[in-house]
Amino acid sequence: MARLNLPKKARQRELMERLKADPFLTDEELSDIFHVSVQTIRLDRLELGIPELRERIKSVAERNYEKLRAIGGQEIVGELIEIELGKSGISILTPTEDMVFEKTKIVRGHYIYAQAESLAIAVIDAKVALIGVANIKYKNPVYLNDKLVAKAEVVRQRGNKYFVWVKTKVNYQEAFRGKFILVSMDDEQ
Amino acid sequence: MARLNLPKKARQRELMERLKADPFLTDEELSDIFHVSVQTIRLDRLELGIPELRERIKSVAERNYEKLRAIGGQEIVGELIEIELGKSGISILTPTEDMVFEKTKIVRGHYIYAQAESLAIAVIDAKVALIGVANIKYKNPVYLNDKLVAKAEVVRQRGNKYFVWVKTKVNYQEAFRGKFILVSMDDEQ
DNA sequence: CTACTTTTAGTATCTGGTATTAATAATAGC
DNA sequence: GCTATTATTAATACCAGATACTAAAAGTAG
Repeated sequence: MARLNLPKKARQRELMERLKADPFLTDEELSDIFHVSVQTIRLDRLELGIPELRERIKSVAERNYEKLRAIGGQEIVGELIEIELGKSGISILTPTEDMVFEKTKIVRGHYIYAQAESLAIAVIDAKVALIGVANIKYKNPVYLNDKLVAKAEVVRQRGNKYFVWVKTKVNYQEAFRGKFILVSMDDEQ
Repeated sequence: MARLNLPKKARQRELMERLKADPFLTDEELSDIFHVSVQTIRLDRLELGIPELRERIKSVAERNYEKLRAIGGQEIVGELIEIELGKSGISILTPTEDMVFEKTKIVRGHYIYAQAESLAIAVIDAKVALIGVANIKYKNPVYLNDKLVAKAEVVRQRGNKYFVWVKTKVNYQEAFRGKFILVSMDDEQ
C-alpha cells in the first residue's frame, strides 16, 4: 500500500478541516478517506490534540445545550443582573461568535432585540406578557465581544398595558433603544 | 437491598423525566439515583424505548446542530421560498416547541422579528446590510405550529439606504408588520 | 403454597476508542 | 551505497458504556 496520498502535514491540515466540518467521523471512516491506517489517524489526532469521537460529540451536545439557553428556550436572553419588578431592570449580554455576521463581525440585530424584548418582559410583574408594539432604533453597530448593557424602565402603565423603554449601551454609548408596549395576560383581569 | 423505593411504574415515569432533563446520565448513575441495579435500569430503558447514553448524546448534538441553523449561525431565519433581489421576497417559518412560551404556547416575539429582519436583509442586493431603524407592530399572537409567512418589499431606495416593509401573515391574517431601514455597506460606494 | 412479576447477577459480545511496544517502510544526509 | 531519522503500520492489553441473553433470586398476589 504505502501512502498514495498526501504528505503528513497536508493530511493533518485536511484532517482538522474535515473534523471541523463534520465532528461525527470515526477514525475508521477517516482512515478510509485518507487511505492510511487507523493508527496513523490516531497518531495525527494525538499530535493535533483532537479528542476522540465521543468526546467531540459530547462537546457539541453540551455547547449547544447552552446555546439553547442563550437564545432559545430560556425566559431571558442575556444575564439579568438587577431587577425591580414593575419598575426597572438591567441585563448584560456578551455576544459570541455565533451571533455575528461572519464577514463583518457585526452582531445580528435580532440578538440585540431579543435581549431588550426579554428584559422588557422580565420587568413586568405579571404572569404572562406579550409584545404589542415595538418602536426601535439601532444607533450604532455592535461588534463581537462588545458588552451589551440593556436597561429597561417602565414609563407608564394603563390597565393591562405597560410602556417600557429599553436602552442598550456599549461602552456607555447608546447602541439601541426600543419602546415596548406589553399586554399583561394575568388571569385576574 | 431489595427495593427501598418506588414501584416500577413510578420509577419509569421518573426515569423518563430525569433523562429528559439531563440526557447525559449513564445507567450506572441512574441506578444510584433509584437504588436499583444497573440491569433494572437497562430493562426500564428497554421497555420505554429509551436509547443508550451515547445515542442520546448524539441526538442532542445532531438536533442542535440543526437548531444552530434555525436561529443562530445562518443567514436567514425561516425558509426562503421566493426572492427577487432588490425588490421582494417571501419566507416561511413554522415555530417549534423551543420558540414558544411554555405556559401559553405563544411564539416569543424575537423569532418573528428575526424572521422578518433576516428576510429584509436577504432581499437587499448588497454584500452586507445592517439595520438602521425598525418600526414594528405585533398585531396578533402567534401560536405553536402556526405557519408564519413573511413577505418583504423594498419600498424605497435612497443612496445606500433601503426602506423595506415586511408583513407576516398567519392564515392570511396579518400577525406582524415592520419597517426596516437598511444601510448597505458595499465596498463600491 | 404456588404462580407470576420484578429484580438482580453473570457472561459473552460490540464499538470506538487509549496506551504502549515493536516492526516495517520511506526519505534524507552525506 | 549505507545509515539515521521520520512516518506508518501492526499487535496487544485495556476501558466505558453499552446490547443480548440466560438464569437465579426476591417479592407479591391469589
